[in-house]
Amino acid sequence: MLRIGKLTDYGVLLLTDIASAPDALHSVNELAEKHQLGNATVAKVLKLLTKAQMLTTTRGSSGGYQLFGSPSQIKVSDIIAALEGPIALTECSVHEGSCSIESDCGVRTHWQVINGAVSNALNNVSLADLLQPADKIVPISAVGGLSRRS
Amino acid sequence: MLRIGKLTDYGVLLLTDIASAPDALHSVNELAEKHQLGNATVAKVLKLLTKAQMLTTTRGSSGGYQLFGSPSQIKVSDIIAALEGPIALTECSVHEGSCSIESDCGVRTHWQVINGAVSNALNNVSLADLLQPADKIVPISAVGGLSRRS
DNA sequence: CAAAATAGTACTAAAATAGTCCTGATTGAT
DNA sequence: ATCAATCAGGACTATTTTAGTACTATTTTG
Repeated sequence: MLRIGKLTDYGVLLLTDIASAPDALHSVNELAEKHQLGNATVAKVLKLLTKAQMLTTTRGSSGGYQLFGSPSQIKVSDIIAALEGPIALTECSVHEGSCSIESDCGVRTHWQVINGAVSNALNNVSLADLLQPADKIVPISAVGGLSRRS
Repeated sequence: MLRIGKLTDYGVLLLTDIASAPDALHSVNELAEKHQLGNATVAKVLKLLTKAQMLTTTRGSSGGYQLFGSPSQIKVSDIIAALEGPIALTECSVHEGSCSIESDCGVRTHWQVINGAVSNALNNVSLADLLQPADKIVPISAVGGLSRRS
C-alpha cells in the first residue's frame, strides 16, 4: 500500500483546524483534546510544522500556534515533506549511488518521472482546498501520465 | 517520505526485464543472478505478480515466467497494488469506521480526492512506458489538482 | 516567582517490511 | 521410473521504520 504516515494525517487535520480559526492562538492542549490525540504527539507534529515554517508560535503562558501565511500557500506536498522527509517513491530517487546496480538500471530514470507525476499531483492541492466543504470540490479527471516523443 | 516498498521496486525491475524478452522463459535463478537479488526474494515477488495475473508460469524443469498480456496493459498502479495492497494514502481511505473521529472528520473526503489524484497518476504509466528509452519519454506537465465548483 | 506554554532531544514500544526457509507439486530429461 | 529443475504456498525471523512518550530547558504573563 502506497502510504503516508499517521503523523502526516494528523498534520493535515491540525493545520485545517488551525487555519479555520486563523486569528486565535491554538495551544497543544486545546488541539489534543479536541481531536483526541496524545498531547505529546500533537506537540511533535506542530513542532515539525513550525520548523517547516507553516506555523508561527507565541511562547509563554497563553501562547500557542497560528498559521504562517495563507492557506493557499501551503501545499499537501509541503506537509508531507515536513513530516516524512522529501517525497520520493524509491531509494534511488533520493540519493544517487545507493543502488548497487545503478549503472545498468534503466528503471531509475523512469521512477523519477513517476515520482514527478505524483509530487505534481500533491503540489496541486493546498490547505485552502482542504478547507472547502467537500461537496464543493471536484477532482480534475485528466491527470497527466506519460506520452511518447516520436 | 512518501514511499513504496523495495519489493515493488524489484517488481518493476523484474517485469521490465521479462517484458524485454517476451518469448523466453525466465527462471527465478536467472533473474536473481542477473539483478543480484536473493533467490527467495525474487521468487516471492514473482509469485505475487503471478497471483495478480501479470505473469504466466510454466512449471517443471526448464520452466519459468513470462509476461501475461501486453506491456501496455500493465499499469504501475497494478504493480503497486499487487505487491503492497490497494493504493491508499491513509487508513481511513481504506476501511470506513476505522477512525474514531470519523463523524466530525471533514478531512476524510479530501484525502480520498488526493488519493484519487495520485492513483490516477500511477494509472497513467504502463510497463510499456517503462520499456521506452528514458529520453523518449516526457512527462505531461499539466497534472490535475482540484478546482472549486462555484 | 509561579504557572502555562513552546523547544529540543532522547528513548521505548509497536508495527510494517524484507528476507529466508521448508515442504509440496509439476514437468522434462535420462 | 527416477532424478533434477522449477514453481506454489505458507510460516517464520530479523530488520527497519514509525508512533508514541518522557524529560529538561526556555520563554512569557500575571
